[in-house]
Amino acid sequence: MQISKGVEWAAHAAVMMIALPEGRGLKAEALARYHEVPTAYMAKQLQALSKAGIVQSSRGAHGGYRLARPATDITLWDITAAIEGHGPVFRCTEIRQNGPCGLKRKDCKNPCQIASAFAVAERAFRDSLKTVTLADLGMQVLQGSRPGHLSDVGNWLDSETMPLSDKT
Amino acid sequence: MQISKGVEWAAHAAVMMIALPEGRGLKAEALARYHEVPTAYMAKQLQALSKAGIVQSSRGAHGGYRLARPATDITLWDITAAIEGHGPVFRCTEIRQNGPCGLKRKDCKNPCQIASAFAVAERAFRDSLKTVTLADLGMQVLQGSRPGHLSDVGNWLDSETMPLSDKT
DNA sequence: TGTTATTCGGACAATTAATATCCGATTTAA
DNA sequence: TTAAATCGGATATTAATTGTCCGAATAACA
Repeated sequence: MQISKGVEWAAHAAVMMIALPEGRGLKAEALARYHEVPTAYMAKQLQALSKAGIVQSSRGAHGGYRLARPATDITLWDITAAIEGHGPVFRCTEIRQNGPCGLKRKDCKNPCQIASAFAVAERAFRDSLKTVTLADLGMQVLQGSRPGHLSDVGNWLDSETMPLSDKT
Repeated sequence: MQISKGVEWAAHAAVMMIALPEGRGLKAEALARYHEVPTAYMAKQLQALSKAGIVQSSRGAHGGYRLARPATDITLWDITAAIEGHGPVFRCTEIRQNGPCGLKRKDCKNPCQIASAFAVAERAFRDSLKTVTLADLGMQVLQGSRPGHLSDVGNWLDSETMPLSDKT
């Protein structure tokens, strides 16, 4: 039971995109280079975010990604679900219906208590992630832990971003 | 991000062991047959439970497994941790230290906020599972959803169990 | 308006983890 | 003492994750 690295990368990339000025984007290659991760695989995560409506993409020259909605409206659960999927982590295979004392399907309308307990726990997990927005995470960049870090990030962004096309 | 089937099997097996009379055990093969799952793989899960101190094993003829402590003292988290491990689900690879604006290791004593947020969520998940004991799950067997189910289970147990050795 | 450079998007391998299996080590009953 | 029975760890097989590649689409530029 491990969460994909893609979630970590997507989260960091999304935090970076908070700081994008209006009308600018970051291409996948730049985001990958910034974090020193494989370009194509980072691109794959961004595609997932795009499908989920978290970021919007612009193709062609001077294209790139930017957040599709305000950072306060994007939670860590949104990003996790976009990469890992919305499905349950615990998969009940209904083995109570198997074997010599197996229950009939008709008697299994209610989920078994083991599955129910996991469902409750997963809900707690999701609800916790839903309380954390990208805006909250952005604080860690603003509270740069060393002097000059914030300006370094700003300079890097300026050097990597180009005005996007006017087309939405 | 999926929880291993082994957790489901181990949980069902543990619930079954609640009903074992004093001084009796169930062998791995019987537990596997009862749930119609591969014997050797079920055995593997039971070994993990044994290592974790949740069940105790008796080898040799008339051997088998039984719970190592009261059902009220075994939680669903204990079983999950025994199979899946205690480690965190979200693995922070510290990519904030990478790239052109990477932070120095010295400036990263505090965990990054993304990792912190997942740690909080995971704690909520674990705490939820910790509130569910085997005794709670045993209720689903007692409240058998069809008439005669409970006696069927009892008869099966009687037919499969033999007195264990006196040695602990 | 055509051409070209650039970027995203989905299809395709390689690697790692989960699943399933087998055989030896150990213990107990007879 | 013997032999049957059971657990325990080492060993294949399958699925999922991770990583890569090339075509489709778009916008800039001449």
